[in-house]
Amino acid sequence: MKMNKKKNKVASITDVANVAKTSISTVSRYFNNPTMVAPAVAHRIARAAEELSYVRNRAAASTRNKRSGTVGIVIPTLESSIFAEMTESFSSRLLNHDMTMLLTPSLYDRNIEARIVRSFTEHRVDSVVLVGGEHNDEVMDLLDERQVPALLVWNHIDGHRLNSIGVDNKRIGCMAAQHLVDIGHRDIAVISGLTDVNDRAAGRREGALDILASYGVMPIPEWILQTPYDLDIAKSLVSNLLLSGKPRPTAIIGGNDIIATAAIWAAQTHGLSVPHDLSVIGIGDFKGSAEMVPALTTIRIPARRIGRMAADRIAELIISQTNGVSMKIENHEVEPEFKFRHSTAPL
Amino acid sequence: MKMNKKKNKVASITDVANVAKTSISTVSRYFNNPTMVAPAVAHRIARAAEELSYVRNRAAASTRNKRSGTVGIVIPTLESSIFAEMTESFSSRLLNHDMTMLLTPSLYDRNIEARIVRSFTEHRVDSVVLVGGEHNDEVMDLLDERQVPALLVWNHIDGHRLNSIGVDNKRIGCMAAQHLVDIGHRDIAVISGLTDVNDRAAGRREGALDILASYGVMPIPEWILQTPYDLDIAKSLVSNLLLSGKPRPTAIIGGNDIIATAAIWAAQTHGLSVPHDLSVIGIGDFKGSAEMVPALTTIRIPARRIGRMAADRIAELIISQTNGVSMKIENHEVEPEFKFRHSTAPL
DNA sequence: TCAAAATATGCAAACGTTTTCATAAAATTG
DNA sequence: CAATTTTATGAAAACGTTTGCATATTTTGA
Repeated sequence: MKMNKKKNKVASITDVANVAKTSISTVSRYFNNPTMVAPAVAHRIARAAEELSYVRNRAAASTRNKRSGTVGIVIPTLESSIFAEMTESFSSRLLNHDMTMLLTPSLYDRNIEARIVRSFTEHRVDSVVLVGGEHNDEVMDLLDERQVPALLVWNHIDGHRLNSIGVDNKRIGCMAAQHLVDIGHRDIAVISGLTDVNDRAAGRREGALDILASYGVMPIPEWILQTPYDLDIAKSLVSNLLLSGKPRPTAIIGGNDIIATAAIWAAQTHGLSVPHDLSVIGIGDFKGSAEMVPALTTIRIPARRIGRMAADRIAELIISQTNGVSMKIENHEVEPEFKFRHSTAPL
Repeated sequence: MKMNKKKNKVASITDVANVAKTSISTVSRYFNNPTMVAPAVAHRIARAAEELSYVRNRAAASTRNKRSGTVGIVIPTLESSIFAEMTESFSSRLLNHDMTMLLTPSLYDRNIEARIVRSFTEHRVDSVVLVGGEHNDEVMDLLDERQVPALLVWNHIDGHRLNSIGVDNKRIGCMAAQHLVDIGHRDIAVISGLTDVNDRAAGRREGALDILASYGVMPIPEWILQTPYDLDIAKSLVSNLLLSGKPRPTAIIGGNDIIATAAIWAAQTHGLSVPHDLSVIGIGDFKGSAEMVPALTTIRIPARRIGRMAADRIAELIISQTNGVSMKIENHEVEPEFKFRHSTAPL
C-alpha cells in the first residue's frame, strides 16, 4: 500500500525523479535517450516509473520540443474500403516510426477537410497527409504558413507544390478504355465518380474519353454519367441506363471498383449476363474484386504500397525538418497494374 | 510587409496579446469563452489573430487544463468496411463536440491494441473507445489507474466493468439459426470468425449452435468452421466445404456478411445457385449486402447508430469527469434487425 | 448620488516536459 | 601520476497555455 504525493494525481516526471532519487533531467533523458544514463540510475528510474505507473506526457513534451509525434490524415471516406487498405498500411508503418495517426474522414467535402486540417494544426501534428490534389486555399495557406510538411497521396500530380505519391489517374483511365477497345468494344459507357469534388475521378474520365475519342468511338452523352461511390446509387443509375429502352452499350468503364461492381449487379438483377451481354471494367482492385462472380477485370492501384511509402516519406520529411534541412518537393508516381479477369470479354 | 517578433516562429498567444494591446489572459478567454470579453477588445483580438494567422496550441493548453480534446479509438481493422460505418458516424458526431479522433487499427491483435492504448495515454486522450469486451490486462489496468473514461462498443456486455454500447451477439447468432430452422433447413453449417481473438464471433457461434442443438440438428464437426474476416480465405474455405464430396449442408450461417458473401461467391463459382441449391445468411448488413445478387439475408447491426451514441456518451463521460462527478457504468444494448432478402429460401 | 453588485481585465503561478550550460566524476593518455 | 578528455548529472530556463486571485471599471438599485 503506497501513498501518492498529491491526492490521486497521476505521476509526473518529477515524482519519478523523486522516487528514483535523481533529477527530472535525467529521467527525461532516460526516456528519450536511454544510453546516456548510467545503468544503476537507469535501473532506479525504471523501478520508480513502474511503481508509480508513470506514463510520459507527450503533449507536455511537445510544448518544448515542437514534435507531437502525431500525423494527421484526412481521407474522403472510411466506407467502401477505398482508402482502407492504404490507411491501414500507412498506420502500421507509422507505428514503426513511433508516431500516432490522427484520422478523420471528410466525406468528400472540402470545407470539412479544411476544418479538420485546422483542428490538426491546433493539435500541432508533425505532418499532414491529404488525398488528391485539389484543396481549399485555406488548407494550402495553413500548411504553408506553418511550414507543416505535407504529403498528397493517391494520385500523382506532376509539378504540384506539395509532395505527392500516387498513380496517374488519367493514364489509368486510358488503360481501361484501351482494354475495351482492344477486345473489340465500340459502344462503351463511362460512369465516373463525382468529377467536381474528386480530381481522381475527373482524371480517369478524361483519360478514358481521350482514348475513345481517338478511336472515333466517343460515347453518346447518355453514356457519360457520374455517381457518388455508393453501391446503392450507382446500381440504380446503371439500372436506368440498361432499362432505358435506348441502345445499350456493350461495355461499361466504372470509375472505380464500387461503380463497376454496382454495374455488374445491376446487369445481373435484370437478367443480363456479365461478360456475355455486357463487359464491365473497374479501377482500383479493391478487396473482393478478385473473388466476386464474375471476377472483376480492373486496374489495380497498389494501395498498401502507397500507404507504406507515404509513412516512410513522412518520417523522412519530419526528421529533415527537425534538422533544419529542407527537402526537395518530390512527386512520385506508382505503377498501376492491369488485371484481366472475367467481367470483360471480347465482343 | 509585416515583420514578426522572432524570426519565422509561428505566432503564440503572447504575440496576439501584444498586437491586440491586451493581456494573454484576455486572449485566452476570448478563445475559450468569447462572451466574457468586451466587444471592442474581442474585435482587436480577432484582427490580431487574423493578421498573425495565429492557431491556438491545444497541446500546450492541455498541460494546464488536462483536456486534450482528443479521443482515441482502436478498431480491429479498417478493411472490409466492418467498422467503417460506425467509425465514420462516430467521428463526425465527435466533431460536433469539438473533439478530434485518434484512430488506429489493431489488426485483431490484443498486444498491438495494448501498445496503441498506451500510446493514446501518452498523448493524454480524454477518452478511449475499444471494440468488444476482451482486452489485455495491461489495457484495463492503464484505463483504470489513469481514470480514463472508456467505452466498449459493438457488443453489449451485461455487467462489464466498463461502459458499453452494442448488440447481444449471442442473440444475433440465435436469430440467424432460428430463421434457417424456421424455413425448414436442418443441415446447416456454421462458419464463424476467429473465436479466440474475437468475442463477437464467439458469441454469435454460441447462439447459433444453441438453437440448432435445441432443435436436435447440431451440425456435424466438418460444418463448424472458423475463418478470418477475409473474402479470399473465407471463399476457399467454403469451396473446400462444398467440394469435399461429403454430404453438403443446405444452408450456411456466415459469422458476418463478409463470410456470407464469400460463401455465396464460392457456391456460384462452382455452379451452385443461391438460394436454390444453398441458402446463406449473414450478420451485419454491410454496405452492398442489399445490392448484391442475390441480395443477402442478414441480421442488421445498426453501426451508424452505435457510432453516434458512442460519441454522445463519450462527450457525457468527459464532461462529467471534468466536473468531478462520477457516472454510473452503463451497458446499453442496441437492437439488431432481421433482413429477409434473397439469399435464403425455404427448403 | 452613493454604496453595492456585476463585469472586465491583468498578474503570476502552474502544467509536465526538454534542453542548454556548467560542473563533478570517471576514464584515458603520455 | 598529472593532465586531459569523456561521461554523467543537475539547475534552471523555456515552451504556450489556463485560471485563481486581485483590482479597476461599469452598472444597478434605492
